[in-house]
Amino acid sequence: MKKGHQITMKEIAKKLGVSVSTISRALKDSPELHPETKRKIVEMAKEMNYQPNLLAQSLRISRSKTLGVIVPEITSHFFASCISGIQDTANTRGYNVMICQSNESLELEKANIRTLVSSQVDGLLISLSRETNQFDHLYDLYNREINFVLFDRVNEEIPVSKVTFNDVGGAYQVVKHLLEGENRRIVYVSGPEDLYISKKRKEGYLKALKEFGIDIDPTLIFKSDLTTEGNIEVAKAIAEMQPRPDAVFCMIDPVAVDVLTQWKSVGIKIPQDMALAGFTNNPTAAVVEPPLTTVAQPGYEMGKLAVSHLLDQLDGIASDDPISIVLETTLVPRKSSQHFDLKK
Amino acid sequence: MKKGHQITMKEIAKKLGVSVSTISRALKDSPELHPETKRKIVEMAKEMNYQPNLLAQSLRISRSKTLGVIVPEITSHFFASCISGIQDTANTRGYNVMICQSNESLELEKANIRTLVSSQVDGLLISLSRETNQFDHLYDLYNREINFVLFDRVNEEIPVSKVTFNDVGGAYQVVKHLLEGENRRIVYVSGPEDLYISKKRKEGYLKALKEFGIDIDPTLIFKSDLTTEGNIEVAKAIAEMQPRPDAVFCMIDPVAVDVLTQWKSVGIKIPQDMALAGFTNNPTAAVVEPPLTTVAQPGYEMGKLAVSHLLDQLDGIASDDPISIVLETTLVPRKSSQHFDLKK
DNA sequence: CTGTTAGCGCATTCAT
DNA sequence: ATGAATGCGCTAACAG
Repeated sequence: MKKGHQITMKEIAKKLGVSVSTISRALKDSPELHPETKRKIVEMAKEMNYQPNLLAQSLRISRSKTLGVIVPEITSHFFASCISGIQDTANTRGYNVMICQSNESLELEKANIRTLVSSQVDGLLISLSRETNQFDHLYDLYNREINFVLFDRVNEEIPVSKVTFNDVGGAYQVVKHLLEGENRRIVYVSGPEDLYISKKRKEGYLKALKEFGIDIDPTLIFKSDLTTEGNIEVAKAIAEMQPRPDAVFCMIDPVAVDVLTQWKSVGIKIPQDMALAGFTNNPTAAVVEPPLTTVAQPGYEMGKLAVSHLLDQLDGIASDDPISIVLETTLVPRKSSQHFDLKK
Repeated sequence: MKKGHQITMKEIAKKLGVSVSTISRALKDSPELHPETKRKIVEMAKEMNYQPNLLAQSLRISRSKTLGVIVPEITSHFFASCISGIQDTANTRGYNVMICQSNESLELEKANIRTLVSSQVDGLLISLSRETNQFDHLYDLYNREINFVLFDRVNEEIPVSKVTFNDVGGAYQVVKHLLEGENRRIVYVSGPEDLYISKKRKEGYLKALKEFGIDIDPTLIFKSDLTTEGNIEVAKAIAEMQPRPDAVFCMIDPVAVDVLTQWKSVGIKIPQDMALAGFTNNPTAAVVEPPLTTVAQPGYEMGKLAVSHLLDQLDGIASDDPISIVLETTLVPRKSSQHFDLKK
């Protein structure tokens, strides 16, 4: 184990024969200091390659200039984009970021919160796990007056700021698109019921159907546990329906991709046999064959906005009153939804 | 701005009428303490929801139990997998992780190192940016005796531990696979010359050709700047070759995907017209049409190994002498390379 | 068994 | 304009 010794103010002070407080003042450019002393100190600090000890600094001023981020999983492209946006923005505003993943587990989510709080982060950005159907840990943060902002996977009850997409609108957009393509019997493949986005997208689906005067058919609503196996089961079940639906709208792209793959393997052709659409616009959506119609969610933007608002609160620029930021999504029409179009 | 006040040992001490050190001892289960006192303290701590201040603790013991990670970009699935492996392993061993992305910029890489060192991380895990062709900042770490391990994008000269893939072997595997498929004129699309993996994969390519007694044809070696535009240019250039090569091996999957997309748009069929292969086994590789032959690199494993070794060094389990861990890759043959197979 | 003391590195108040 | 003293929250050596 190496030493890894770091230069401290004390050492500079000794070398220059001045007191530590003088060093401190010089390094933060205090005005009440002789310019010459200041110059010498700054020079020496650079020469000795002095780097301030952020831990000590944080302890002293009771602010760590560090934020905590919790996402369900880093390997998801969407969340990685969010993190990227958070990271970039936080850094330019002088903050560091500690990232954790909950691996979709409530227990890990709680544990992550504990360590981040122990690490004295100044605030938290949280996207809830799929398992999170109980929110004591968040109310606890709230009661302890720890700043946090929820994004994407939020809970509606908790009185904190949230950044979400217009999930209802996005689902509405894509289902409307399918309806305009003259599809009538449209399946919705949902996820677990507790999942915020699953509920919201269903709302959008229902809204579009209603607007087109189509009766809700509960047999057209499927539920996947979002594992590949679960998705494949749903794909099989849909394929066996008599008659087959015109189109299938999946809650998220990975589901649609799994469905597509399963159908390909049994000779079902998209979009000739059925139209298909997803949600999120993952990189895979663009490259599958046929390219998948989906709804784009700007993750980088979401991260940026979420962290900006949190920092505004921390810096006293924004009030602590919770606000709700809703980002619009964009329909990305691709070949997979040209079911009836092709028949013409 | 909220207060976010945290309970300290002092407050517990006052409440219980004992000294702070007694609290400290009780909370770390010191044996030399009256069981009853200990019980009372632990109980009270729980009741008051005490969370230790990790900053203070770190400052005191001069170890932060935090690691720094620098990757070129989080949104890359491969690096996200590495991070995931690092995160999981570090957490189970009681360490936190601070993640930074260099955005493929040398300057940001340096800045990241500075802040992480200032944050008193106990060690660093670094994957170099594409721009990094100069290594003073790493030698500086070395000279300051700060523990770090390089992974994937490494520099060979620096005397620190490294975790890499057998890039030569992986490229050899895939080119051999192409050769066994009777392809003879095989193109290699490389990246920037400074890039470690670009060089290594070229070595494997050349090795396979040599083994099959095929003369090196420099006109078959292309170079892309790895942007989509660059990749498309290369795709066009290859398409215009007379006669066309039998197969194309791209340094990384995204290049292969871009090439494939470009070719599709001009009616070139894969694998009928040419075989195509990539490297990394990104999620996209499996879902493009045709599925892309590639070489799988277990990123999660790499992260796990890199961090395990670093922690072993920090904990004194492993010596500080640099070692080199080389992970084997796995050929993933898919349809895109069945060029001559199909002709049979 | 437990309290007192000292100090990690830094910023700030109070002196001078 | 600068130094000395204090304390952020915690641990550990020393002293009983």
